[in-house]
Amino acid sequence: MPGPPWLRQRLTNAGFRLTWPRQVILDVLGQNPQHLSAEEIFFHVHQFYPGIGMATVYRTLDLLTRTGLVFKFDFGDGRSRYELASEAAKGPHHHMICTRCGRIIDFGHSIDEEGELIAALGKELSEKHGFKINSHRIHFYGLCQDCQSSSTEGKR
Amino acid sequence: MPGPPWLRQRLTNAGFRLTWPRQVILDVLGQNPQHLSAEEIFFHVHQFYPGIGMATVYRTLDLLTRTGLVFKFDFGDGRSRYELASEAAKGPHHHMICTRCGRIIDFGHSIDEEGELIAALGKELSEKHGFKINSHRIHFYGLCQDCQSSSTEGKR
DNA sequence: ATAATAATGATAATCATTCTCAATAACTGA
DNA sequence: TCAGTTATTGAGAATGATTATCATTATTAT
Repeated sequence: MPGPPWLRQRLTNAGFRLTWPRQVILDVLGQNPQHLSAEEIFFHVHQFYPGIGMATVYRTLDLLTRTGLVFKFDFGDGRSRYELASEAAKGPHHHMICTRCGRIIDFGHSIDEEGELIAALGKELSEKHGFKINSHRIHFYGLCQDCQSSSTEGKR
Repeated sequence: MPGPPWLRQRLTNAGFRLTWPRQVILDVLGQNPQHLSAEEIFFHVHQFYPGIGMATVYRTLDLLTRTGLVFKFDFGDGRSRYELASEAAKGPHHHMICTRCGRIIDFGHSIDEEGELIAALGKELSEKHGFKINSHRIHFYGLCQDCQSSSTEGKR
């Protein structure tokens, strides 16, 4: 059961071949709204397509990221994480990272001020530095509920 | 010439020993407002303290980060970068990362809307998810001036 | 000063990610 | 449909950043 047709089209339109690994990886990403690491993706894909190799996972993820189908995140835990762009684009979505247990929480709610702020900062960036902004991300760091109780901070 | 006294105090107060490597690393960070990588820090420190070892650089950076004296950043280029917290705290400062050449530009200017936005988002996070926010970061992704001219996008 | 022990430096080890290359599978045009 | 071209794959080696190990050294409290 190959993934959504529009996804496949985006690949073929861009001149890439529609291979099994690519379709399965896209499926796995589509069925897992969390931020999966390459290794987690590998394990999921492996169930449907046991022949998969780690290198292919990385190559495909890189391809999908460059094509804009997938977003690549870095939460500072030493591995990259990936999410379907169509999922991430359901609204401006930000991340809260617990600095103690590493838990990551999405929160997609947008607030009026955000549009204005981003617009203002973007304007400044382009005027002062000549940058052309394509996207932005806000990361919040702090303690999740569980980690606030257990008081011994200080490690990742 | 050991670094600023207040920095040293912060270390000893926290129960850590005041060693040469630590002081020199602090100095180097203080004299370089950019975001240095561990390797860059190593080279700088090496000029003043040739005996320095890479492991010590990493250990010290980790210590300083955990102590709150240094901020650790991850711009997605595969290596962590560090900056003195006192420097970074001179104002809310954000980063613009060129997705083509990897250049990073700080821009520390704050805008009225920002305070409100962060406050609003923070409130929501704590109410809905029980998070306690300590800090936040905004990253902008796009193309720097130089990379807008040379049109061939698509690689890092 | 001296003892107690935290911190260091050299090195090996680890971990995620990328590279290499021969084998394979996807598109193309006939 | 089939063969040819070539992108893509999988296995494993290679890389690069970071971390762990451990005997030696330096710092601090006594």
